[in-house]
Amino acid sequence: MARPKNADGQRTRQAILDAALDLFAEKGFFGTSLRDVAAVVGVRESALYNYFAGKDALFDALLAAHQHSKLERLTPLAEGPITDAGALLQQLANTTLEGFVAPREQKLFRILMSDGIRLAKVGRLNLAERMGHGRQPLHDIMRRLTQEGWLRPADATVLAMAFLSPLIVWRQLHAIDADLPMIKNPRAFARQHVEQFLLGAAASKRAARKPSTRKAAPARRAS
Amino acid sequence: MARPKNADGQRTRQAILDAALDLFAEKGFFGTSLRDVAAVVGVRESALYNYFAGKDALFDALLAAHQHSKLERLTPLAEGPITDAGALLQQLANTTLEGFVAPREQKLFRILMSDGIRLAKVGRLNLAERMGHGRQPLHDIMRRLTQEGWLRPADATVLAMAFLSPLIVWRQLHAIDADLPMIKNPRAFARQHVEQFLLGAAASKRAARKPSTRKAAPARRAS
DNA sequence: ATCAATTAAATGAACGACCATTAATTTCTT
DNA sequence: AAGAAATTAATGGTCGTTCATTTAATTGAT
Repeated sequence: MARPKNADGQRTRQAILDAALDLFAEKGFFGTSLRDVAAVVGVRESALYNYFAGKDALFDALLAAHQHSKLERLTPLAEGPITDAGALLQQLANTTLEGFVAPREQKLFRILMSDGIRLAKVGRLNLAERMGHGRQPLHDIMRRLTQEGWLRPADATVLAMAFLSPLIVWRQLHAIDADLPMIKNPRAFARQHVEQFLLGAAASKRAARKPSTRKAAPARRAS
Repeated sequence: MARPKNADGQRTRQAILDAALDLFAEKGFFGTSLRDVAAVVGVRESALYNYFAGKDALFDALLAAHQHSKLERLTPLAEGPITDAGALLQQLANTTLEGFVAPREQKLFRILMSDGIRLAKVGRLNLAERMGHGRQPLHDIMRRLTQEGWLRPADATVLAMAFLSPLIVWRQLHAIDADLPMIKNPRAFARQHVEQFLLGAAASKRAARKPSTRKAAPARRAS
């Protein structure tokens, strides 16, 4: 009764996508019924079928609407000439972490984390490919930094893992418990992480075989 | 018709737990029906209620049966006196990665990853607490290594993140696509990872501010 | 050792509730 | 009037759970 005055259905189509993103993130794909989605939009569930062929298709469309990888957009950072590798990596870490806390990115990450494996065969969702797309640009950056002598010669895969993994784990911790101390300020964590990545953990140049001094080690920055 | 001859029901109780672990890992908690579980055991679904109060209780019992944290069992590694920090960390990384590929550990990890967030309020599942239990011993090890001068003075949290995160991400990659090159041999990855953790990535001691030599940097081990 | 009483274990049927999907119909806009 | 968009209604299916009943093993008294 009394259809409001929608005029263009594209508005409701977007509303459906928004509601689905929220509900899938909160209760999971399988825990969310189309009734729930329709209720948030303010519509009966059968109306959804005017816009999407079914639940799977809705999920697929949700992916299509957010298929921009943050990491890919970071590639241009390493396009020009490199004058300061430390600053470049710092900016890379900052932008990555800040992209991770963007609300939409968080919700989509949560959905892919929980339901991604089971839905791997639905539409355009290919998890391995998706992760590969994210890895490639970082590998290129690491390889270039190594070739130009900024980083010690090491396997680009290992370098990329060492650089990106703490950021990824940070994101997961953020998704589970946003009240952890290290989660509070991304900038501080990013700074310490890049420092650790570049300097390493060994106290002496001999890589922790035998301690030169028993208790000391030059306390340059005990952050 | 003709109840086999089971004698003790503890046998079937374990069979139910095993079937649930397999099915939950494969199709998810919400994607698995008690009918499926019962079918694997070779029993009607109503028989399950002789052993578990319901589906949630079954999941809870599954957790109780696997509540030993691999990481906690690694603590004794750092109990005695430390004669070689590098070797200690190497052993830590090896054992961790090898624990990660144990079949039961993998399945439980998969379940917790996908359904853990939605089931956080069921029984004894407290994700934050569970992750905290895993973190604490590693923090202690890092703090001790720092205090004894093996590692440079840095925040134990950052050190623990730098050391553990690549191992965790490695596990996740393993769960998604076990055919990736770096996934094939855990030992090789663990060795390179510990080397990277200790040495860091900077080519010179000046931490990648300005490259000393344009292309070179002492190529000690270009693995 | 035998046989009835007891108990553990599993069964089959039924329940109420949801779910995704489809079809026929109505309402609103242009 | 035409067509888009939403509605009501119904279909077929699955799920977790409950319950009364049946079957098989164990027990205990004789």
